[in-house]
Amino acid sequence: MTGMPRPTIRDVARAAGVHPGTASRALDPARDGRVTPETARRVREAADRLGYVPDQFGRGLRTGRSQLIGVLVPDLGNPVFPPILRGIEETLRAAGYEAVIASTDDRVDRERDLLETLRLRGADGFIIASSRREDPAVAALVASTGAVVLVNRLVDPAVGTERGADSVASDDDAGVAAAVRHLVGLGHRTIAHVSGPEELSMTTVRRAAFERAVRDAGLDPRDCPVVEAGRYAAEEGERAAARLFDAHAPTAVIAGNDMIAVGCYAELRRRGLRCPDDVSVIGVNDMPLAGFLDPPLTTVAIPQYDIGAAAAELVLGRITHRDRAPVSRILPTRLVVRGSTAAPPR
Amino acid sequence: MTGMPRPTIRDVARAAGVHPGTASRALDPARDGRVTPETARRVREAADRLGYVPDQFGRGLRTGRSQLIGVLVPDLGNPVFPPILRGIEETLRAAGYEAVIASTDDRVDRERDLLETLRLRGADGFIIASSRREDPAVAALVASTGAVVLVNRLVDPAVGTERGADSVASDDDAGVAAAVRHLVGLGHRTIAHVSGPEELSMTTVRRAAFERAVRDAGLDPRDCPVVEAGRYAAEEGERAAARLFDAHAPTAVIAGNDMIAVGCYAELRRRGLRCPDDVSVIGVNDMPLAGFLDPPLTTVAIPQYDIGAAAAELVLGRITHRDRAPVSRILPTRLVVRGSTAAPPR
DNA sequence: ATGAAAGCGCTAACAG
DNA sequence: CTGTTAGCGCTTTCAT
Repeated sequence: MTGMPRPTIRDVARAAGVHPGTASRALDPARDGRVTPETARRVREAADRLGYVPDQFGRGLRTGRSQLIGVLVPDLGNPVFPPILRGIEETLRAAGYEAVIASTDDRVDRERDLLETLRLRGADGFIIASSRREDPAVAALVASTGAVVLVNRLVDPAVGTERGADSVASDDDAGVAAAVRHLVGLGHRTIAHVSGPEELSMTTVRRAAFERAVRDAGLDPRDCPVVEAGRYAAEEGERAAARLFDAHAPTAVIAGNDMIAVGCYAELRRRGLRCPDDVSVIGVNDMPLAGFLDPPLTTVAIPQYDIGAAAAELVLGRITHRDRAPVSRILPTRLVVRGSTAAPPR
Repeated sequence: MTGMPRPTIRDVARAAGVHPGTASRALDPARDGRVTPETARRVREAADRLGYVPDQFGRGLRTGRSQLIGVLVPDLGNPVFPPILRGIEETLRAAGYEAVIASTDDRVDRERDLLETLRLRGADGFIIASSRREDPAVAALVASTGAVVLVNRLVDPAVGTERGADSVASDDDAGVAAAVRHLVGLGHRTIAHVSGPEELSMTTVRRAAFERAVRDAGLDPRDCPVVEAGRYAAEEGERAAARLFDAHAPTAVIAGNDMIAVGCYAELRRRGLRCPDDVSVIGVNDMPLAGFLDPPLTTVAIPQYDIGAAAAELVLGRITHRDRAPVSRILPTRLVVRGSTAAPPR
């Protein structure tokens, strides 16, 4: 019932009539010509026939590599991350690697512990999407281990790319600018921003983009306030929106993400304001439910799957090219116009 | 900059003045008395001081165990899963195990491939939340590998507990029954169910619970139709709701989950029907956004984190007690009453 | 109760 | 180009 024991490299070598060492070389994709084509073929054929798959323990013990990539996200419940993880997962698996995913819950100590745990497990690289702006643990990791890819940390002008770490981000700057232009085109002159918590670099990027776009559009910055939500969550978005409307009367709001936008919806309803008739709202993410809200949410779509895939490619690339210069990739965003934006009331 | 190499058991043994074999025994939690208390103390102390953590490759090669648990979910984007994964992750990690999470995308072939991949990686156990009703790959896995926990597969009367597999589920039956009773208490007599796809066991359970509760409440089953959504997603919920209202005029709908409920909201709006004034709606899950919908969604809350934690406990338990009888755990659900339910129009 | 020794499966270094 | 050898770190016999 347990079936045959798994074939080892010895079995393959015996079947191919060569020595185990030779079989190992023949199966190594990086065998430039270190083995006769004929031998390679025989070994390959035997391996296929026996269904040989190298044992990860044996190989790991010998090479020190686990084929495991640690992936840190702040919060699986945030709808940006699942598609990113899918992109990571599939890309890694296609290369014979697996992702070990951990949620940091946005806590620095947890992140540090998790990084340590994964490092001890022998993770060959890390993809870090838990996006604090400053982070000694990450800096140390980059300095020591090497293969680290930062997701959505890239464009933070206050920090810049970590020394030696690759990074991937969406072009939030362009996305937020497009959102502002869309609103200005509709006739809005007073546009507020409900940002996420400022210690996340994502927040900094979006906020800076907002402020720049407002200036570029020739709006008066005093008419375009920014309030900060404590987390990227509907509850906090609602609280921040309440503070916003207590002090100002913007005709449009750009939310830090879709969850915060949902919080804004709730606060508008509470105040008897209608969206988009009284106040337009734009989110960021294009989460699955965005088109099903009432009204359907206009939002900046982020290429989540592609971000994940790119992050995986970068980390794999860095594993093989240890000391290549840091690479940054910025993926395009797209404004999805739905029903939550309209001309301001007159 | 790379720091000292990691201490091995030899280093610990040397520091404690014993043989490596002895050190290994001293550190083994299952050492009933196979080592002198004094020796154990010395070794433990040395290990702590050096920061010794056993190498997973060496141990794995020797013992054949990876301390990795494969976790299969159908779709990370479904908001039930993130909290379940958190529960799994934390419980496993506390026991020195890690979860390797994979999305099956609800495709049987993908599930089979992923199970194979994880098995070859030496996963010590599996938690399977990709909830097809019948599944040869899972059955085979249970037969061969042993440590398998099924999530949300338990109460399916058509299949029953897989031979030898432990299982965890929420008490959807009680939850759906409570939802029906809540509606009946408000005066509804015509209650429809928009179920998920019937090949998932979760669907079967909820549908059967609905039908039973309808009978128990003394309603006429002909007034309580069931229509099936193709996936647990808003789009499909909307389509199914359209079919429902083309053929029937229920005053209340119990949706297969919250996403489907959101789809029902959309279809009601399209028809100019108001919720809850014209039609009441109840979901299942209590996803994070449920309270922020308009109207706030009445829904059956599921103890997601606890489900994950229980699944992890069961799989760990089975790893140590290979041939214990299959265990099933059912966790309580709770009806969260919000604004989407009211008395029917008269 | 501890020491000694062997070996899990693999690949890198060296010899031929 | 291929065979040989050694050893990664650990646990588990076996012997003492």
